[in-house]
Amino acid sequence: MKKYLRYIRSNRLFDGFADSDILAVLPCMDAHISVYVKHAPVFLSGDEAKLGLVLEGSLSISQVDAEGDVNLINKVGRSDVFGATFLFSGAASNVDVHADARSTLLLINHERLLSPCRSTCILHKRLIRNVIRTLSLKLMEMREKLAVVHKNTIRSKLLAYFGLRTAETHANNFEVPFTRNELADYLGVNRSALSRELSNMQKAGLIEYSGNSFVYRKQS
Amino acid sequence: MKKYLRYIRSNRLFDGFADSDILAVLPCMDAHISVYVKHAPVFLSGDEAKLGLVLEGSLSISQVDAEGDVNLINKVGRSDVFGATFLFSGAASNVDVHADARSTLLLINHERLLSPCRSTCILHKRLIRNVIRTLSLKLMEMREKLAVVHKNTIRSKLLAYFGLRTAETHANNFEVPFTRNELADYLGVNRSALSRELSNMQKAGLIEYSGNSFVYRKQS
DNA sequence: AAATGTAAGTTGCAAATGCAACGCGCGAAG
DNA sequence: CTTCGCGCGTTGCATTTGCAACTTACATTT
Repeated sequence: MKKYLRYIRSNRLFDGFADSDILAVLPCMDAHISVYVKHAPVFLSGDEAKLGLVLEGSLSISQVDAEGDVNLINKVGRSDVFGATFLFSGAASNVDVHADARSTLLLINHERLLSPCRSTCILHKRLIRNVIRTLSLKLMEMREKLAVVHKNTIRSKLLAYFGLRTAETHANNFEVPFTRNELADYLGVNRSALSRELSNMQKAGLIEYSGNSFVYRKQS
Repeated sequence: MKKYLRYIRSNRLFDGFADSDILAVLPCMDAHISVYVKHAPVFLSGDEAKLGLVLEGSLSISQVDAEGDVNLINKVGRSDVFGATFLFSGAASNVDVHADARSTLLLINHERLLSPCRSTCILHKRLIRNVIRTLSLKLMEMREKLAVVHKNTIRSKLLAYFGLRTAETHANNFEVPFTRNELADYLGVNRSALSRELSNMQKAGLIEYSGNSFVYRKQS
């Protein structure tokens, strides 16, 4: 557990926690490490969700509709939490979570998360605040994603997405963490139409790209 | 305040609270009533958000992009909370909230929500759980909306939306709480194209509608 | 080297949609 | 009563997009 401590510490769930606090609290939450091989499901729609934190690898959160179309909601990587949505909603999952590659996960008993057995009151309070913050931020992220998907042309979706990515880093260049297929699923468009539009945008001088490295200079 | 108690009680924020508990807790949260006239902004994107509960009327939660396109995220009505997304996220609002009609709102000081001054420990714990549940459920709703908007034809968006509406009530008929313009903004499509597709679907026998009353028999 | 599989760019075509313009009905204001 | 504004259905047309098929590039296996 200790070798992964730095990844646990950097999640905002543990903002304000000393390493010793984390090590004290984790066993109270039944936290344990589990490894998933490439493409293995972590949990599926209809299952009871798991709550956890990515230590190594990455996970895809997606929905598959009746026609087989994939809605890639997002990916989570090292130090990100997953499954928080279903915390105490009492409902079954409405998403599929798969390991993109071999992944090491810290799984947490969510019943115990909100009332760890021996933690001091102050730590407990802090943890609760962090949970609420985490959920709030996830909601804001969802709204950002919704604003992207809501646009009605591929070009405007891409520009909105690129705008988000460049706003995050304050730089003009960024890496897209998706294959083209995944990017199409993320944006909800056809893959070949996406390829075509990316070509058009490069020809028009709006963007430059090579593989997953993009340059986008936002014009104000 | 007392005349509105039944609307406050029925929100899940106060699940497990007796009326006397609610009346005890509300002043600790600086809760006060405020009336907004038709079309008045409650708060706008970039502002600090407010947290509250609708007692009368209804609110539209929307985003407006740089091109002026409206993304109607949803409407909230009597007994619904709004603004919970921004609870402790520490971020400014990324949505606009307007009163659709003259609306009476119960505004709550969100700093004090999580640590009401005199509530007993057990009430406080319950409130916290309810806040977390509220956020979780909002996240699940957002994912449902995302699944609707993500579809790539107007017809499939409508069918997905109708599926949600009929699943809620277990009935075949339902009311759409939007004007056609608003429904188009909600789905992210052109209004006239929406009208056309609704006509086509009725001609094809998929749905029946008159005004905002719809009948949709889901075929399994 | 040959065979196989996967990611992704290209293209022709049909279908879906945005857009703009127009008409109708209805309720509110004059 | 008339006028005005608004919600909404309709339609023609240009654009966008999905779809399917083909191609290239690259990596892995045999």
